[in-house]
Amino acid sequence: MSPRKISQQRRANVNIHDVARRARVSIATVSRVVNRISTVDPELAKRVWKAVNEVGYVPNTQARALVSGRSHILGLIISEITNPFFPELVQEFDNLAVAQGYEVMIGSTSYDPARTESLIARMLQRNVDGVAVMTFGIEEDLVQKLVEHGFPLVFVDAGPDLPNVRVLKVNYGEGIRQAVQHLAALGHRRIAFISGPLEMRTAATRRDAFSRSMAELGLVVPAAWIVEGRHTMESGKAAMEKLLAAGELPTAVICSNDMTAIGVLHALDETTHRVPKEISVVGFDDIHLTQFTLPPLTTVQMSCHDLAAAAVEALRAGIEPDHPKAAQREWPIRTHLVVRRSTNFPRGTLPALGKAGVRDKVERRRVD
Amino acid sequence: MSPRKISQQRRANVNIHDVARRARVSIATVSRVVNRISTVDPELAKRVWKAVNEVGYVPNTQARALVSGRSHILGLIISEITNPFFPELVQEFDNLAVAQGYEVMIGSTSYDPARTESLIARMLQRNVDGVAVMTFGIEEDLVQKLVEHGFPLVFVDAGPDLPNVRVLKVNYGEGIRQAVQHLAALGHRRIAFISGPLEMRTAATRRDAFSRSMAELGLVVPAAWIVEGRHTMESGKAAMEKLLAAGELPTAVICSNDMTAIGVLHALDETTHRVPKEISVVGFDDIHLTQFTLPPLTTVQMSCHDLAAAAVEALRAGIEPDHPKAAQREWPIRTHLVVRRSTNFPRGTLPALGKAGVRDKVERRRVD
DNA sequence: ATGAAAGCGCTAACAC
DNA sequence: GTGTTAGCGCTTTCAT
Repeated sequence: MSPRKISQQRRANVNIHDVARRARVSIATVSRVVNRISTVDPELAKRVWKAVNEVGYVPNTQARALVSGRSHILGLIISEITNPFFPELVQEFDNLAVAQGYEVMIGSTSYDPARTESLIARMLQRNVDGVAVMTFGIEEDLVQKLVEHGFPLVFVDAGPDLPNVRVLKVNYGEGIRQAVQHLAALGHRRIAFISGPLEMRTAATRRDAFSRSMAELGLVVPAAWIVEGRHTMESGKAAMEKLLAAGELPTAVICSNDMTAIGVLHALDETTHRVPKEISVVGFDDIHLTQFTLPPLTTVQMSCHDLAAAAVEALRAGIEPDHPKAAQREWPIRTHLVVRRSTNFPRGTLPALGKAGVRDKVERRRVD
Repeated sequence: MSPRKISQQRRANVNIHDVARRARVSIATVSRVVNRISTVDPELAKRVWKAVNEVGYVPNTQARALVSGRSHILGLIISEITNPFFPELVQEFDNLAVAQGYEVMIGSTSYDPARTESLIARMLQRNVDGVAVMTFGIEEDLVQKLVEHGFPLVFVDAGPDLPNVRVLKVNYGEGIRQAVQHLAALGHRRIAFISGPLEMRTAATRRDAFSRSMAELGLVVPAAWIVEGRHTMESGKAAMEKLLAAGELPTAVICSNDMTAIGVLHALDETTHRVPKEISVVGFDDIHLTQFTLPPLTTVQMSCHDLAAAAVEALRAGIEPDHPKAAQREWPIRTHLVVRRSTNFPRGTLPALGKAGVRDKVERRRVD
């Protein structure tokens, strides 16, 4: 059995000619009807649709792409799908893209330049209409490669200042300010911060937002209370251990992302300090997982839905010649606090509650 | 600016003719060289490769697919990427597929028939070469739809007995037996089981494997200790609460999946029963998340790598005319226990350990 | 071993 | 408004 044979047997699918024959019109008319070009006689159109349904016609995307030069595929580059931040983003992005008539081609850099390069080559080969780069640590040469090929691009936080590059500007400050104010409102004054790797732009921005928010309230943060992590659980654990060893303990810790906060929870679980009774913990990102931790984590939400929606829209703005927002280059994304159970009054300010082991029932609140 | 204009401007990419001209050969020869067809004169081939590199030629996938009838795209249908079971599977599948020259088109059913139908239509439209259905609860009409279209198919656990359908047979019993024996070895005799929704085939199979393994050891399980959950955290929590209310408490609980086990952890966290000191908990699946729970979960691993590798290979066996395993219809998948920290000796059999709050240091062991 | 030429299924220019 | 026709970029006969 030759490959040829197989493909023929499978390709057997009905095509535009079959429909045309059945509806007794030309293939051009079928094409017009299927593409909803309005200059077709309604009578004919009806006949065509009827034929389409009768023979079960499905337009061949490859042929379409070949001739029109547009694949209707959106590239989405992330770090790794197993990084808990991404699944939700991917899901939203996919939903939105599909709803708007695009397919999405997902690719992971896995933090590996070689992989990334081949990924871009593959996207090029499949002729994607545009690509959204949602990895937060953006590698320079990745950007370079992409820009060279000239397709519409979307980046997060920062990107080259080029006509077909759009960037999603996340307002980290907003959510972090809410976190600081939430803690301050509960009575906290001694708040530490565990940052991400500072060479990562977004990590530096988040840390700065923390410092600024604290300063606004006239609260001082000792240098030892701002410790650098790596946005991983292990690094969060290590950072908390450092804090634990540093002498005076803060009453609250804000983390640059949720995985870090989970690490903090683990570090504290190995001590006698209970969360949130004796120490409050706040995360950042609001990944799915935060609902499953013990206790569920208070965190700053960066809405995946907003991020995805902006990415898809910005991409379309770059792809479609007369998109209403074709000229918009910066797309703002908001953040806000979601209060769960890992924050409470500072230790010592809470009336004793009897039975240890029964978690203090702090009301679930939501700040919008 | 017309759409036409845009596409032309982008399509500008070099094509096979450019290479042919440059290498002073026909396009047929270029095609042969690029496709590594061995009947080409080595000299010519060298010239062609040189030209390819010089002009930066990348074959156009759409054209290739159009003429050859094979898209080199593998469809992968999952339930939802936000279900923690799937990201790893997707990643492995993608890695393997790409390494073998395929692209993958991922789609989620989201447990929604309408969505699923449109998903299949999209896969059809994109002309995937085959599809792997990795959702565990398989809906009858999904199967039907897929089978109708005649492309090679892969299912998990069960599928119709058709020539181009292959099924991945997961050996649940193996891992569950290991879990039961692990607990028995620690001294447990009173073990409960929280199942998944029993209309889901895989859930029933897992529960049966539990009953059988217990029977093998001569252990009896009161009816009240086999409770039905829904494979969600909430249902796990509810099931554990039922167990808690049922009078005599088991010393260990095995769950049909990890999310259920996490729910159990949450339920127990609201009581005075500590894990694993007073009650042991075992999950199933070994999702990523189990490393992040408190305590890290002992669980039965269903290797995503094995699952993905088998899926890709089985798909290729169905797609490629003379694949060595073209005839193999059933593909076995093994499972095995991964011991972490949520299991320990039954309560009362452990020497008192002083300081509460400091977790008992059970050695990490791994059973293979 | 190589080239010429016939399509794959479709869109879009052009003619009527 | 509708049909005819020329490709899109490639693979694969078929002839040489």
